[in-house]
Amino acid sequence: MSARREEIIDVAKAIFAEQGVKQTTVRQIGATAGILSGSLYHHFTSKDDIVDAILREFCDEGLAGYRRIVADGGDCMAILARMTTFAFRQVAANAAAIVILLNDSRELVSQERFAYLVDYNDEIESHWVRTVQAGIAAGAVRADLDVALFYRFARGAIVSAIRWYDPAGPHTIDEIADACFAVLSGGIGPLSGPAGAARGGVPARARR
Amino acid sequence: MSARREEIIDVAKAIFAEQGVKQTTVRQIGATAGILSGSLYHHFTSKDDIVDAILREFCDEGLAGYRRIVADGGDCMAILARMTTFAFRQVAANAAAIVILLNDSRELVSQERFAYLVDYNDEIESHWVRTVQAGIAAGAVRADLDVALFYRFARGAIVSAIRWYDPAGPHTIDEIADACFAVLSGGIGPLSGPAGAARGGVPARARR
DNA sequence: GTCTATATTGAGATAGAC
DNA sequence: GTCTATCTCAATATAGAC
Repeated sequence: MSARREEIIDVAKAIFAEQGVKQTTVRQIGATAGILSGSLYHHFTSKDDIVDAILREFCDEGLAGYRRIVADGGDCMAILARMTTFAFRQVAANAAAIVILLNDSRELVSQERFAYLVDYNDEIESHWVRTVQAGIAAGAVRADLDVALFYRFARGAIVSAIRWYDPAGPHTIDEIADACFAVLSGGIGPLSGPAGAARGGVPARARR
Repeated sequence: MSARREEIIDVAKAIFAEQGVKQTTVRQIGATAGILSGSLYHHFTSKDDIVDAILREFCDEGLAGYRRIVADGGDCMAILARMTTFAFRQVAANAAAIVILLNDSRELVSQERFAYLVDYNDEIESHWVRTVQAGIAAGAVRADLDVALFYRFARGAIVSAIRWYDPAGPHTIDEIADACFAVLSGGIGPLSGPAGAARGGVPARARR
């Protein structure tokens, strides 16, 4: 709401993304925002309150994004490709939230204040799982795939990018997403044709 | 060396795996080991010293394991399947080290004491990368694969299992490894035959 | 090798002046 | 809305007796 509050949140995001929550002190946040640590407590009731603001915004955006993707429709592979790209973009654009979820999620979820994180994870997983199941029903995905495990592998591959993705590196985040989706959808075998067309209609944008 | 020291390390491993290093106090380690926190300092010079002992053992075992796997030979897909299984077994058997590397690696590596972690990561990556490159040369892996990215996706998918793998769950760790390798090698498309034989000789053990 | 007792430090948070 | 000043607590680590 308040502009000052938003500024402080942005400062905290940058430092959290770099160092993690625990390694960041309220004094450091204050100093970077140009005030003393005590003054932060005029805008927030606690350090966790800042974390909460960051995560709530992230979850709201994430849920909206996934709902839009599934609502836009298309075949299984097209939806999965868009989900993959969206998830990698989240990693690139919301580094703080991803780092927090990765490092501190367990601890946070034990507070009822952060219970919404469980709902968030559940809904995201259900979008992935339902999409893949629809793919199995349509014959675009092999029927013996363990869908729940597949989701965990995909999520791990994507979210872990937070530890190595470099915006100044050789690949854009969308290129990385395409490369990842190519592996998830077609594997690394030589029979994965360059257009992926033989395996279920991966759209051209997902290939290079 | 000392049996008491090993006991304390085992205690620390269990608690670190559960809570992470930062959330674990030396008092807690001492209490679980049956002594007071101060007495720990007869066996270790610092808390980091315990972490170091855990990570050194992990790295030694990991390097030995990977070297054995590549030395044992076979075609690209066979080696990758064994690496995948080995890596998942590491996750299951060395939860503490994996959690530490995942959460605290950045911070640790900035101390020269933990510089060996960089060497460890470099060597593991080179084993994966060389194996996949050999696969490309042999025609078992598609030539347009970005090998470095593939390694990052694979590592992310595997290591992230530390957050969800449950020894009491429905799958053994080897089953999970097989399911992951099936995705990495053949993707999720319907053309991935059940034996994977059409794509480069995935050994039968990697399938179910 | 472990205990008692405590030094030391660092962090989150608060009270009240301005 | 920010500052000064400080409280409080928890954690690592140390000193010296047993």
